[in-house]
Amino acid sequence: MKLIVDRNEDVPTAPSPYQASCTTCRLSSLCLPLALEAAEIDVLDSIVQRSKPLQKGQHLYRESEHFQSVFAVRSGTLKAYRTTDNGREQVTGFYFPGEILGMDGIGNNRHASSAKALETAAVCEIPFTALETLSAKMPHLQRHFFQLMSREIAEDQQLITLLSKSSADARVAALLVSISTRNARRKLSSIRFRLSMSRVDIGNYLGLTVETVSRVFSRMQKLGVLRVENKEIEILDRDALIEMADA
Amino acid sequence: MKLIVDRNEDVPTAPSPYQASCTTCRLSSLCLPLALEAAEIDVLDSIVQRSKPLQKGQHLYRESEHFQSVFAVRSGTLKAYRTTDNGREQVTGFYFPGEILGMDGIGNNRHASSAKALETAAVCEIPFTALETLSAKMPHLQRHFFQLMSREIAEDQQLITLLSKSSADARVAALLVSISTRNARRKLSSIRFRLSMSRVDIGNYLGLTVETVSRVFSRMQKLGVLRVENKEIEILDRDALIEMADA
DNA sequence: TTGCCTTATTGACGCAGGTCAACGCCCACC
DNA sequence: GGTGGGCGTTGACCTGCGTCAATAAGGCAA
Repeated sequence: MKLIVDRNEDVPTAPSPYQASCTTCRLSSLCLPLALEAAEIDVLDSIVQRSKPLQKGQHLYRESEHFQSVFAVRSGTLKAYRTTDNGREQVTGFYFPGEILGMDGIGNNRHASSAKALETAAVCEIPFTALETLSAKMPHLQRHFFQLMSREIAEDQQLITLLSKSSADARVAALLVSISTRNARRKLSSIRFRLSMSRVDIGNYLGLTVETVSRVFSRMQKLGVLRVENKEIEILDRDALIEMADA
Repeated sequence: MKLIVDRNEDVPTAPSPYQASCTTCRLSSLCLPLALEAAEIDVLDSIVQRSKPLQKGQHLYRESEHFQSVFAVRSGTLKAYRTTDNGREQVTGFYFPGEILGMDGIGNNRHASSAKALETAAVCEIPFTALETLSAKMPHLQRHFFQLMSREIAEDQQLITLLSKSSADARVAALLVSISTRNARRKLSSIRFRLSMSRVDIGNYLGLTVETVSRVFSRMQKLGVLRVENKEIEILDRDALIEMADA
């Protein structure tokens, strides 16, 4: 069993200590090990590679690079983005601890997007060939991975729906609700949190300009739905926010 | 080996005769059998169910119904769509012969979208549990299905990029290029084809109103890029169209 | 602390595309 | 062969968000 525990003093503020194994990882209930037996988790654990954390701004992988692994976020946040033919950048997703990214690269063995750390972030690398071999032997794992990919599709479709017709208010509201819900899954506060991404990234993800995002925040604050202080967000009226998200 | 060959004279204009098996299906090079050995295809074939064609407007499955199978299009076209909380309909994709739909239902055992035939359409039903069992035994199949799902993710991300910032012209151009390319894969004309979907569906898919879609078609016709005659499309300047698609 | 640079906010203005309305066309069905 | 209803097109007008610009507020290095 590989146990690469590589403490790196460049990163004194790493939010959580290195996890030595999936078994002891507090995210195991959200991540790949979900639905696996204890013995199975140990096997999965044996293929997972843990390396030193990414610094803010550092890339995990880049678009069109050879695809080799998918990654599970252990701490921090990453954004995935692709570059259009005319050079524009499009953020396609934000990834929080316990979430898997890189699955869009399986299709033709190259990453379909780039992934960059929005803050210091630690990830587990899961070599895909090994995962495939293991999946064939462990039905639960195969099933779970199919499910993870399927959910990524369903979530992308939700974003498509959002981008297709919704107002600026609805888009921002939907993102905040999404982050709030995902925080809750991780037993963090669903009403107070820090946005790890910039307004530019938010706007880019939602198909809006920075200015519009900023205006929406101001408006929501004026309405008493949010309290915004730089990157700190407090949701004052979650129901109103959910209401706005599908309007 | 199941050979449900159920010729149905309600559908005299079915574009292709029933295919008795994956082995003889002319779409096998695009569909699931891709990358399988002859013997493996026979096994896959044994779980595939072929039923009578769907009539125009008929549903293949509906959102939130119990998920049981994915489907391969054999002839005709289908659209997938979801209904938002406030009742709006959002088209999330069009599916042509050789393409697989329904994968968004794997995630939580219910279909995340509905699928409806845009014209008379025949599909192959692939029960997912059987596909899983088979995948565990046939690495090629497992790999291929992972790839198909991954590509669906990558395509959705492309749509996200399109919806996020592109102009109405770019959106329509991109759809036409996509249809053209997919026709070419099926050895059909990439420059002359019939749109099986209505202007409403196109607009809905692209996040535009019918009026805008119509105006874009007129504009492109005026520019000599297209010839539009109702649902018949002729691409006169493919390069210009590609150019417009990422502007 | 100071200074610089990046990020965020706010205002004024313009435009792409939405909305509303009128009309033509196609074709399915008596 | 008429006629009704969906679908598509076109025009006139309106509005939400983008664009441009100016300013403020952090954050970080030295």
